[in-house]
Amino acid sequence: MTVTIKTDEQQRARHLAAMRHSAAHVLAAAMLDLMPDAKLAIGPAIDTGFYYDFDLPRTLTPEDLDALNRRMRRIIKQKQVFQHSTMPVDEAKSFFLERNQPYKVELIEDLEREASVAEVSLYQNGDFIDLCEGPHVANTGAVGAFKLLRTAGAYWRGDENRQQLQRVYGTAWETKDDLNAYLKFLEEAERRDHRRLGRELDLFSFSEDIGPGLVVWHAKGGHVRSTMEDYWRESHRAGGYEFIYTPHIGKASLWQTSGHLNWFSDNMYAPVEIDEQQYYLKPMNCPFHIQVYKSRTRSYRELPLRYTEAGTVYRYERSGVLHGLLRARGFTQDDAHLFCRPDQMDSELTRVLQFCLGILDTYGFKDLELELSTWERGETTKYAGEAQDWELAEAGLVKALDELDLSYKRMAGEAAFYGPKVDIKIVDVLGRPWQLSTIQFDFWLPQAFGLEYIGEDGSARRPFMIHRALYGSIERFFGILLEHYGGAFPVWLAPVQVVIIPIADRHNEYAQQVAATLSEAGVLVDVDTRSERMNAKIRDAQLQKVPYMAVVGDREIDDGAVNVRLRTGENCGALQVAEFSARVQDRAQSRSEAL
RNA sequence: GCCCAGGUAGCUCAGUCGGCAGAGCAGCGGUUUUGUAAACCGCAGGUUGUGGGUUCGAAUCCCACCCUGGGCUCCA
Repeated sequence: MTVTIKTDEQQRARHLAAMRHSAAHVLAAAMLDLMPDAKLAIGPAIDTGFYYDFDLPRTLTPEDLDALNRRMRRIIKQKQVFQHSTMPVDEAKSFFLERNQPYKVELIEDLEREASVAEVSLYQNGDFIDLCEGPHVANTGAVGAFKLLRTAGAYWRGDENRQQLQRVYGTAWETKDDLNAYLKFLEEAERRDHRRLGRELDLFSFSEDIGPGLVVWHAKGGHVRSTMEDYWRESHRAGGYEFIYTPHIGKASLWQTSGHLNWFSDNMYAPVEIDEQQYYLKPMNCPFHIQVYKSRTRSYRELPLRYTEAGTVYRYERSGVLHGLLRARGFTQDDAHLFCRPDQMDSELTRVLQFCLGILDTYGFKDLELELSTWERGETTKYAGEAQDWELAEAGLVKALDELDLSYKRMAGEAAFYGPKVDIKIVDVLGRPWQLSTIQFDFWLPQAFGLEYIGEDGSARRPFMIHRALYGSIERFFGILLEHYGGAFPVWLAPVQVVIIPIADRHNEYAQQVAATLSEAGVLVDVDTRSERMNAKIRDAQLQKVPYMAVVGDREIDDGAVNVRLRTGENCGALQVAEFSARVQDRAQSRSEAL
């Protein structure tokens, strides 16, 4: 799961970064050419190219991008040499001040203050001089293939209270072929966009009348979801979990105790008042699950307790961050809370981690990134719970990760104040990482709610509590899955598994008979009896990404067969109905990706 | 929330300078009865996101709001 980069690959990566960063300088030079009043902020290389942030006298238009593209090409043609030089800090400050570049002055002042540097590094190409650490390629001619993609808003230093700048994004590659391949990849990503597929495959939608960030599941999407939930239920039952159900709202005092009103209220919907009591829509399930635990005295004998619920939560998200199913305001967590004794912790962690990975594997997610977020030792005031608990929990997580031979990234200081955690992420087709599963210790809630169990010696003890979500959000998981498969769900998830395509009307009756047979066997089947040509029916089934198309005509009726075409385009020829039915059932039951 | 770009039929989009709101696909009706990715003909479909303003006249210009997209910030 970790990538070992060979030395020459590292060198190539460094060269690519230098090239992209050089492209950013060329962009800045072109911008000053176009708008001499432009104030420059920063222009780093990024994963697929580069950007540069500008403070400009007016808004950029698409035509400006074209003009910048042309000017950049001219600069590249001129093969201007990148010259490195240094300048004492004071001189550099007045240099950039004279040139009306306040952001550069601020950067120098920060360097002076934070790194106490005496002189700064500059790079010059043509007339353009920029504060820059480098490295760069030799001259602008070595910048390679690039394209400016879009403009966007960005804050100076990422701080929304500061000046908003205009960011120009570009992509840059060593060769024209690499560039074209990347542009093709972007097109493909657009085709696989879950929002687009959601509409085309009639899976879900959003309604202006309902509100932004609130998902409406259509029949087909609902079918996929319920299949996912069936699998969730089945696996959790086998995994020793117990199913609970809790309400959608709870009293203000509950959220006061849990601490959510203190540290999560920005993300909570405003309260509703009922009988002079304030109730909040739940942004998390934990306080409710805790109530189940607390409903009676617990004995050490009944631990571990594993409660799970597909609980729909609502969180206020700022309007600009909503993104289809991947970032919604209402979503369903497949939440579980594990309550265990200290001596059970290690085995519980290994068990829950293994459980998560097994299920993700079924969905075809093989490439995962694991992150272990830990506390900062000694900074005890920033964290709830006892130092020894933190150490124990971290050791338990490490042990579980090691036992399963998993590689992970250690994120020191990234833990929440209430406990360390392991997050499992996948990277989507656009290269964006999304968090799926999370396994989090919580030292705060058991303390806040005074959770206890009676130990062997009759004294009250505090249980460990672990939050665990596997899909994370069912909506998000579904969205990622949709993009992952490009809408072509494996048989077990497909909302329609088979479309029967009668060639002419006289074959409709036989088609219906076959459909009834398949349907009785539990296969999800449609018959396309429209008065269309077979080719049109195949095309439509193909576009709907139905796994199997079963063509029936005179020959098939004579043989009691169906002529099977897969959505891959492969033609399987005539199969006996029973044979075909068995094949579909086998693929569905094994949850295989094969057709 | 902020910056920018958008919102025209179910979908994708056109609509010039302010002068009768259009096309393709989907839908519906008919004709056709088809052998592995789009048959043909016809019909219907609109509060031009919503509300206000300017104007003889607004899809088009102005204002406010709603929603969507690209980012920033934040997160499952």
